[in-house]
Amino acid sequence: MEKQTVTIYDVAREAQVSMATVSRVVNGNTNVKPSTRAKVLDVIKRLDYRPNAVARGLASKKTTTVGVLLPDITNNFFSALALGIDDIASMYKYNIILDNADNKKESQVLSNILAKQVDGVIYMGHQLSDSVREEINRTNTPFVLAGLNDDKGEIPSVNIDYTQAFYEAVSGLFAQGYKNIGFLAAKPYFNNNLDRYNGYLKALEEAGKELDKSLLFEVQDSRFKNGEDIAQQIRDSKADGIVVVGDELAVKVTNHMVDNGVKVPEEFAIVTSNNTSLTEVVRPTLTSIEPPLYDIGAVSMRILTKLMNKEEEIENHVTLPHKFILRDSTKDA
Amino acid sequence: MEKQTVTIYDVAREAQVSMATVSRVVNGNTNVKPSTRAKVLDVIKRLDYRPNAVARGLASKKTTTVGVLLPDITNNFFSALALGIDDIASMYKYNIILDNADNKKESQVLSNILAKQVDGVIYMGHQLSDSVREEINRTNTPFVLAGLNDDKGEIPSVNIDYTQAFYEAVSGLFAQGYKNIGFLAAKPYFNNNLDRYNGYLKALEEAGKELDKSLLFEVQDSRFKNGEDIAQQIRDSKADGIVVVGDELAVKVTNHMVDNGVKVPEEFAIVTSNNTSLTEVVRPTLTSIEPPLYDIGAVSMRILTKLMNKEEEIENHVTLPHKFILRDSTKDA
DNA sequence: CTGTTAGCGCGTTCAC
DNA sequence: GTGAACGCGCTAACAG
Repeated sequence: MEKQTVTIYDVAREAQVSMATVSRVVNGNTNVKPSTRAKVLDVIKRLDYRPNAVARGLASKKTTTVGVLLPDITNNFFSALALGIDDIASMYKYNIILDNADNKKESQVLSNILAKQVDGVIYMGHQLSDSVREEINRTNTPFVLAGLNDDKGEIPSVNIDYTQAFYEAVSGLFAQGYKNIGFLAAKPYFNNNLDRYNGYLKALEEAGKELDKSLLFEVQDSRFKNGEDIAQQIRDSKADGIVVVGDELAVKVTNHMVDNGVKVPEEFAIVTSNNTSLTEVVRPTLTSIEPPLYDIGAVSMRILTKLMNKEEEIENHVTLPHKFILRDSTKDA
Repeated sequence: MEKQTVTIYDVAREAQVSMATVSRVVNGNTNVKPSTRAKVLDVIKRLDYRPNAVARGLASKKTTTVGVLLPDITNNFFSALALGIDDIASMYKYNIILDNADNKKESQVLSNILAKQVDGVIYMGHQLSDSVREEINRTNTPFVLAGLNDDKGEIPSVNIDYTQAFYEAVSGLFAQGYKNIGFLAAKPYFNNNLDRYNGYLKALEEAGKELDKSLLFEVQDSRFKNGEDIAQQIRDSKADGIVVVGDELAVKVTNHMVDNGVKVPEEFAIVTSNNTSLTEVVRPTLTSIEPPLYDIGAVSMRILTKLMNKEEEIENHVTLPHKFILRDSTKDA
C-alpha cells in the first residue's frame, strides 16, 4: 500500500547497472553509453519507475516548486494573475503550491510554505503587511510581488503604474464634463497601498479642485459585504461619476444605479480598474483601465525563474504598460 | 546562500539534547519533560529553526500535500470549488499543489504531481479521460473527483445530481408555457459527461416531446470562443428558452438576446446551472440551478482526508442536494 | 523521559 | 563510461 514501491535501486538491479548510472540517464547526463542508456530507459518504462521528487529535493536542495500566495482565488483579478503565473511555471517545469492566505494568517502560511523548501515565492495581495515583509527579509528564498508594489523598493515586483492610470481615468472624466468624481475602494487602498488614491489626488489637483472627503467611499473587505449600502451612499452623494478599485465593486455600483433609474453614462459615469470579463457582462459595459493581468503574472514568474537561477542583470522592478478601454459607462472621450 | 541553514542538529546541540528529543517536541510528542521541552522551544525560537518538510516527507513518507487538478482557474465554477477545497485543506494542515491541466497534458501533469509524493489528489474537470482514469487506477494514492461523476462508479466523487437538476429545470420551463427548450453546453457535455443532457432528455420525454436536434447547441471549448456565434444561432432558431451549462455561457446568451431586443423572460427564457455571482450581475438576473459549489469542494477535501488516514466507513460517492434559484430570466414558477 | 541507530530515495563526488 | 560511498534533514523503532 505504499505510494511508491519502485525505486532507483530496483531499476539499477533490473538493468544491471549501478544506481548512479540510472540517476544519470534520468537527469539527462550525457556521459552514458547510448546502449546502456537505452537499456535503462527500457527498464524504467517496464517498471513504471517515477523518480521520487521528495528524495530528489532533499539531495539536490531544489524542489522545482514555487509558492504562490493570494488573498482570494475566486477574485477575477487574482485568478487572472494566477493563470499567467501558472502558464510560465509549467513552461519552466515548476509546480505551484497555492495558498489562499486570509490576511491575519499570512506570515504563518508563508512560514509553512517556506518549510516546504520552495525555490521561490510569488506574493499577491491588496497590501504588503509588515509581518510578511519581515518574513521575506529573513529568508533568502527569492521573492516577487505580482500586481503590487513595494513602497520601499526592496522587493522585486511587477505591476502597472496605478498612480498614472488613475490620474488618467479621473482626468478623463473631468474632460468629459463630469464635475464631482468619487473614489471607491476597499480599505487597504486608503491605508497601505496608496498608488491609486494618489493618482486620484493628482488629477484633482491638476483640475484645481479641493479634495472633498464626502466623495471618498470605503468598502470593508474584498468580499464587499456592504457593497449595496455603499452603492446607495454613492447615489445619495453629489458625485456624478466614480472611479472604482475592483470590477466586482464597480459592477455592484453600476447595477445599483441602473436598477434605480440613474442614467449611465448620461447622469453618472463609472470607470473601473481591472478590465476582467465582468466589464463586458454588465449593461452598460464598463470603461476600464486595462492592466495586463495575465502578463503581470507571467512576467512575475519569469523574473522569479531568473532569480532562482541566480542570473545576473535581472530587472527587479517592472512596470508594465496599461491601456484604457472605453466602453459605455462613460461618455465618449 | 542556502535556503535553510539551521537543522535539527543545530537545535539539539544548542539545547544539549539529542535530535530525537528535538524531533519529539517539534512533533508534539508528549513524552518530553516540560522543562526540556521549554528549553528546546527556546532554542528553536532563538535560532529561527523551521523543520524541513522535504526531509520530513522523505522519512515519514507523508508530505501533507495534496494535488489539485483543474482545467481553468479563472472559471468561476472551478475557483469556487477550489476555495472550498483550500479551506478544508488548511483546516487539516494540508498544502495544495495546484495544476491547471489543459486537457491533453492531463496525465503528464498527474504523473508529475504523483512524483511529488502528494498524499492525495482531487480532480476537477468537464470530463474524465481514459488516460487519467488509467493513471488513477495505477497508483494507490487516494483520489476524489469534485463536481464530476465517475460513470463506472470506481472513483470516489462528490457532486450533485445533475440529471435530476436539469430535468427539473427543463420541466419547470415547460410548466411555465415555454414550448421549445434548447440545451447549450461545451463539447464534453455531449460526449463523455451526459448527466445534464440526460436530464434534458428525460424532461422532454415526460413532456411527450421528440428530441429536436436543431435545439442542441454546442460550444467548442471552455473559453467559449464561438460564444457570440452560438448566441446568434440560438436567436435564429425556434427555441423560446434554453438551459445552459455554465454561467459564463448563459451570460453571453442573455446579453446577446437583450442587446438584440429579445424580451427575457417574456419571449425567451434562460436557466443556467452554476449560480455563480455572474447570475446577479447580468440583467435580467438569471434563474439558476444552485449546486453548493463551495461545499462540493469542501466535502471532497474532507473525504480525501479520510481516505488518506485510511479511515473505515467512508462514504465514497456523495451526492449533495441542490436548490433552484428563481430570478428574472424566467417567468414565475 | 531520552539517546542511538537505521534508513527514506536520490544526487554527487571520487575513484576505477 | 561506470560504480561505490557518503550525505541531504528528519522519523521511527529500539534501547536504556
